Amino acid sequence: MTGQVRTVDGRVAGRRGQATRQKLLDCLSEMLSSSPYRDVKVIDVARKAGTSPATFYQYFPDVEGAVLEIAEQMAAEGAGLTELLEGRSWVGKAGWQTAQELVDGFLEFWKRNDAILRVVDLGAAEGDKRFYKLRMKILNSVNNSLSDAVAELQSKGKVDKDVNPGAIAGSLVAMLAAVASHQKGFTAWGVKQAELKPNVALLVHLGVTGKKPTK
Amino acid sequence: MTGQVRTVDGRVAGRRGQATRQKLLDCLSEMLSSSPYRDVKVIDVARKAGTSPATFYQYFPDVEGAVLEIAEQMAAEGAGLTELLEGRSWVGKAGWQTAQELVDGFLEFWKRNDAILRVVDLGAAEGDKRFYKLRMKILNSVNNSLSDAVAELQSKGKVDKDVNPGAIAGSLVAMLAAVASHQKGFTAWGVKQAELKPNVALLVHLGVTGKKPTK
DNA sequence: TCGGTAAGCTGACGGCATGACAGGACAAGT
DNA sequence: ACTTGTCCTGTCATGCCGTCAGCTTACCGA
Repeated sequence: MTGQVRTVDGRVAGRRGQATRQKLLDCLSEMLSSSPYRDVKVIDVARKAGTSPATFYQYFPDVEGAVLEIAEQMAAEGAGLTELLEGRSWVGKAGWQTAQELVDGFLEFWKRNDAILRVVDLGAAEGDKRFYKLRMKILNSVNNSLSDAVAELQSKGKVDKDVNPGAIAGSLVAMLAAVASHQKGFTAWGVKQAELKPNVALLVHLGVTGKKPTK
Repeated sequence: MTGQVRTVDGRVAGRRGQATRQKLLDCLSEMLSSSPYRDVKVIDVARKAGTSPATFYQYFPDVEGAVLEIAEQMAAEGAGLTELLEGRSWVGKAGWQTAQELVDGFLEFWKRNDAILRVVDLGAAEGDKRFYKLRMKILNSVNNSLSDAVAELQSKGKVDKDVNPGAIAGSLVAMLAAVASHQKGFTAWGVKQAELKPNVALLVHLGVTGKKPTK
């Protein structure tokens, strides 16, 4: 699938080249965590990586391009989120546990990658196709699983006919993402971390099944 | 509350000054709608406003500072969102209508101000206090109203004791904001605008009351 | 061992944005 | 007309951007 890694001017990158390339990505990643996106400069990233700006431009067209690269790497990891839902039940006590574990796993994933996800979210909101395709890629696993779960319950008559599984799943995923990236905002609102999770899980359960969980 | 409008170097702005200041803000606003936040340059804003960069720096410390100003103006307007919930009932058919109108009004508001809200969201996610205080200010009206509604239903025994009204309200508001700013993403996911709203309204209703709406 | 070739890196440069200042234009009152 | 304070801009030093030519390094086949 992934062809060879190439420089901007078309050369194939060897071992050493890939190393510096990766180092630049790592430094950019750190940079994004520590300073606002708008203020991240190529020269700072290069300095941090112990190299020169020119080297940066050899591997990436610009900062945005490098961010896309990082996000791409993360998207692969994000596919692992499917495990949170694969083969899980949404009925009875098991359903409540499924919801809880989904929230837990999702929030953890988001926290671990918050810096890049912030930027991806921004790019997507700004209407950049590359970014919202990436966002889709990251969220697809969870979204599809949720959508399937709703559709299945619907086919069994446990959920109203006029519910749109895709819309519900998408909204719930959007909620999870938003809650994850504004966790600090919640504490400022007087809601503690520990209290937040079960309540979000409750909302997820309600959304998927239409019923309160049996705990 | 708002003292006199002042320039960066402390002078009070007169009529003419306020006009150019406002013009700069308007142009910045437009700029934010048409190009990515990262690429908005002072010089472009100034050119668009038919003035020079130096003038911009007379009224604002930097782009961020000007954005905060715009957001502040919008926050005032955002307080009007309270009307969507003031004195509304969450019981029976009226409850369903309340949910629908809330979703409608909120999405409309967000769409109207999406460019600035995007930036505010980013700033808040990046942990900038000024931005997440502003975000709180904007969302407070809706958040508090929702929180009160849940708390009231709870006191009547219609909602479980272990529900945290603040957490529920915050999560729902976060969902609304996220859905609003990623509406395009939904259509890319095969969910149409028209289908989205009622499903989000359903989630809101479920979240607040714990029950399916009677339509 | 020894070129040859491609990969890898950087110094340097024109171009542009930033942010500061001093001075000129302008409006309003006297 | 003169004064005063507001308002705007030309200009400048600084620093980042993005590119290129050219140097160094690693690999490979003869």
